[in-house]
Amino acid sequence: MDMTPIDRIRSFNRTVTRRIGALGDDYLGRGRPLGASRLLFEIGREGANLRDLRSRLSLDSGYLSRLLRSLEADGLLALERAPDDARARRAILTRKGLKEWAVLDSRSQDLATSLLASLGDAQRERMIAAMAEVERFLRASEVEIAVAAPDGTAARHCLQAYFHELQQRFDSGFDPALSVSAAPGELTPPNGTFLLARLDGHPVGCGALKRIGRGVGEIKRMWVDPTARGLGIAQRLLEALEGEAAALGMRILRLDTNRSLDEARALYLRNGYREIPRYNDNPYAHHWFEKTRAKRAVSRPNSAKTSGRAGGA
Amino acid sequence: MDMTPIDRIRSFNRTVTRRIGALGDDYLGRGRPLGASRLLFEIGREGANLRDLRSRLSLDSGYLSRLLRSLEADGLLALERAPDDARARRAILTRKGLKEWAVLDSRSQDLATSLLASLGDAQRERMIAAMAEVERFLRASEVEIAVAAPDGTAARHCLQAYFHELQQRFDSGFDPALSVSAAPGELTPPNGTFLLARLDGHPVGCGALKRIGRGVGEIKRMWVDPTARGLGIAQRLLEALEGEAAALGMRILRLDTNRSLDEARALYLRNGYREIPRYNDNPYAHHWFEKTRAKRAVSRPNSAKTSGRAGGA
DNA sequence: CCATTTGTCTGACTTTAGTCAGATGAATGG
DNA sequence: CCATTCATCTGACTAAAGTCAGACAAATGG
Repeated sequence: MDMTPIDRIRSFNRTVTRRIGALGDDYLGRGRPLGASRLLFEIGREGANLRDLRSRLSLDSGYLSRLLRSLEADGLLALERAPDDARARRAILTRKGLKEWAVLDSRSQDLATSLLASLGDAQRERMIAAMAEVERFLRASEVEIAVAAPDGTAARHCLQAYFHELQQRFDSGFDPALSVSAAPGELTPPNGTFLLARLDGHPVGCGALKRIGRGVGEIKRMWVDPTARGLGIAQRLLEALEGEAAALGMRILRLDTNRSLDEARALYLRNGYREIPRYNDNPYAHHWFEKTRAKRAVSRPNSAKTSGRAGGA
Repeated sequence: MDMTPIDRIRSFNRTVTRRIGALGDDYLGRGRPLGASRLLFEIGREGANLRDLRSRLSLDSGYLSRLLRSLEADGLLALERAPDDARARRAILTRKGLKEWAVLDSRSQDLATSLLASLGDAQRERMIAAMAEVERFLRASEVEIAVAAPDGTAARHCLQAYFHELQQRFDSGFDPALSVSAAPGELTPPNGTFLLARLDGHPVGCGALKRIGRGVGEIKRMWVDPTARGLGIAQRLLEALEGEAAALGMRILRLDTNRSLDEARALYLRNGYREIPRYNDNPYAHHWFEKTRAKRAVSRPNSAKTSGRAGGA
């Protein structure tokens, strides 16, 4: 019974879609087409803007329009202009629609309940814990890392959270002004980069690169939202930063860190960073690390992989 | 972040169907309608009987017939008479069909791979483990317990496995002939019952009840397939047996068990069985238990949550 | 051998789902 | 104010999914 991870996922996939997907589809329904029920459910108690509905359910605008019409004809919802933008519209459930929504909601509860029904307490607990874990990791695999403006809204959000956390964790508190600089200009090419990790569009982590010498970069502002830790996001950010560093011609990467940040230290050590003597005057730093990029050991001409352009497609 | 189990499941449901369901649907596809691809995939390398396909994918026979026709027209499969039953037919993939199947198969691998792609080794391992666990429990909730003929095929399969296991586990080996009798006639109403636990139609456990006196029943043949242990099936069987016992007018339940069967002993103790002196001459027994049904007692109301099989679809 | 049941097919449908090319009116950025 | 862009709606489609009532031949159970 030893399965590869791939097999395991495929099997999981089958079981889950059969057990949940199948039920899930017809616990909705209620006489009206599935699409309409899903839409009704998605609108929710507070109502929703059509634009959001369109993107959340990825519906064609014409199709959405028609579905809404049919629900409207059944007296389940009303469409009104959005308060701020007269082009946009907003769907609100009527009293009848809310009732219908409640039915759908309770059905979805029944589905969940039926999964629990046949398990004992101990089993339930374990299943719930395992589900939470799977969900967490599935979400982790949705995290996207990309270059972003270090002074954008999302970036500022992360940095603020980052500073706030340092303040909490450092024995001495933390004042960005006393720390080593990392102004937006220093974190944009060609001087550096700023990377953001996003989940569902929301920022959940960041990391930056700042040039501090010829071929030497410094890693700064590494932070992951507490709710998203343990998912390997920091690792991915670090790898991405190293990639960016290479692109910016930095062969040596340095960084400093505070003694209270154990996870960070572990991360760097795990990734081949060696502790070195103090290289800056950051008052908050207790450890300094450095890593030199390997000399692309195989720059021999017969590594034709890159230039070869063998068979296409 | 404290969610009730129900919320947890619903959230899991959403995440998984969005992440896997959505991808899953279009990794198939390949130019032909989803239904046809699914069918092709389901037929598999060994081919399949139409009847099985119909039930596995729950398709209307007319619809299935049409889908098969279109795949046949594309030269992907051939239909042949089933060897044993000239009414039945069997779908077999042609060489071209197998090729197409392989493509679908590899796509489904890609899907799995993409879920792993962004995780580190440690995370992967944990996710896979959690998936295995969730899957296990989901399957557990598919187990159905029902009365069955003690001399049916499925029952004989279980009993054989049961005897075989006892033979392995008892220090003394095990010979059914030396043990206390439990002939089919003793395990059918009004003398007793035989319950089977099935998963996907396959037997995975059993338990029986035999009348041994006025208002006194004996629990026998409790067994759960090793691959399905830890899912609470024995617990459910026991509860179901107690229900049957009540229906058969047995107020006292007894049973014996061998010293090597620790899990069994734990199960009975957990369920309110008290150890009593030897009440039979079973040479394989070391412990004897008894439980008297409460007189419609006001046992704590919160024990009512067992296998309620809550609000069905 | 005959009445039934079983497994599959066929034809004639209806519903859902999904797409596309405009039309319309409101914002938006000079 | 004007050209664009945006958000939505409409009409005219097509394709896919699903349903139903027979028809037919093979098996099954007396």
